[in-house]
Amino acid sequence: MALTAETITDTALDILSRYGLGDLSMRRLARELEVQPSALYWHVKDKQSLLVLISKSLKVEVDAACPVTADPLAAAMSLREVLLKYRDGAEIVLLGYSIAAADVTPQALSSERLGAEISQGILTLTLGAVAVEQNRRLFDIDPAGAAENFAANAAAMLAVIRSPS
Amino acid sequence: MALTAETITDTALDILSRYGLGDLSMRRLARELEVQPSALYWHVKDKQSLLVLISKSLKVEVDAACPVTADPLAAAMSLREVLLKYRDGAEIVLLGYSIAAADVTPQALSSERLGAEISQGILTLTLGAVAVEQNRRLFDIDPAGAAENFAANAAAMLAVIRSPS
DNA sequence: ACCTGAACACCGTTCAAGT
DNA sequence: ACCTGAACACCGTTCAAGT
Repeated sequence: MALTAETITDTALDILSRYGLGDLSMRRLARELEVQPSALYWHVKDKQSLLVLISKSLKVEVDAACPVTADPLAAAMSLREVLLKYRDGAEIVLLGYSIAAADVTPQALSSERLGAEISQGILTLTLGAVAVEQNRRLFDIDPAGAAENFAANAAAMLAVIRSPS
Repeated sequence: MALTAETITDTALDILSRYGLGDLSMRRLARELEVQPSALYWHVKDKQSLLVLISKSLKVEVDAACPVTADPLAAAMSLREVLLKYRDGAEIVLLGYSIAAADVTPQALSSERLGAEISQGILTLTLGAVAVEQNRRLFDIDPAGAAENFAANAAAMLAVIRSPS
């Protein structure tokens, strides 16, 4: 496998879904790719920028499942599903969204569609809720009713759209 | 200063508000307290449990400013303020809330007062929004209108209380 | 252009041993 | 009971040197 930013990201995604963020080190990544750790730094600025690349990749995955015109609540649920696929997805995308919001926000939840305020609201709610949910799974705490709970709260926040103040 | 779980927590809080989570290592903490790193482990199980202690301490701080009967939106704003005081407060409390929700939730936002669903909704929204805001401050990205934005979204979610479905 | 090898400055945690 | 000292198994990142 030719070493590129893409192959590095893909391998990272693989480690992430299998073992989680705790096992995603630059050294571990290098071992998996059978290169020296330092080799990674020719293709990727640092670990943080790799996490942003990962965040962008998850956005693309959500977009593939959600057209621009998708119902915002359905889009938020899709985002949640994708975040859950990658063990610590929410924590990573929280970082990615902080640094490069526009590149990480799913098209169906963009500020162009929902307005900056609600777009940010639904993103931060989703990232916060799923981050907590993923932490709980990690510690074997039962995240009882997580999906329904999240759906209800997201719906409440989105209700403003159909009845603006 | 006698080494106890409390003095360790207080020193951690001090490092946190001055330098942030990146500088809060067990080794750094030990240096500040003028003991060997291993000494900390007699008083505290591990770093994670220290972060939970910190989270509980922030809850107490919010409770001191917000009576049980405080307006939920005002309480959420107070929580935000306290989280902002400690550079990476949101990230830490996100962890603490995941592990020990009841011990970390401010009394004015408890599930007893608001119901489990809304309590969790407002907590995860606050933690997500402030975590993003703190990351942005860290990277010198202007968190434009963060307070008003957050207030509007929190209000939308809390609006369900006065008009339940 | 792309990668290796070695180094630097760190981590969290454990545990025998001291007092 | 409480702490030291040393060790273990890691980190992210840089940089000269190789091809």
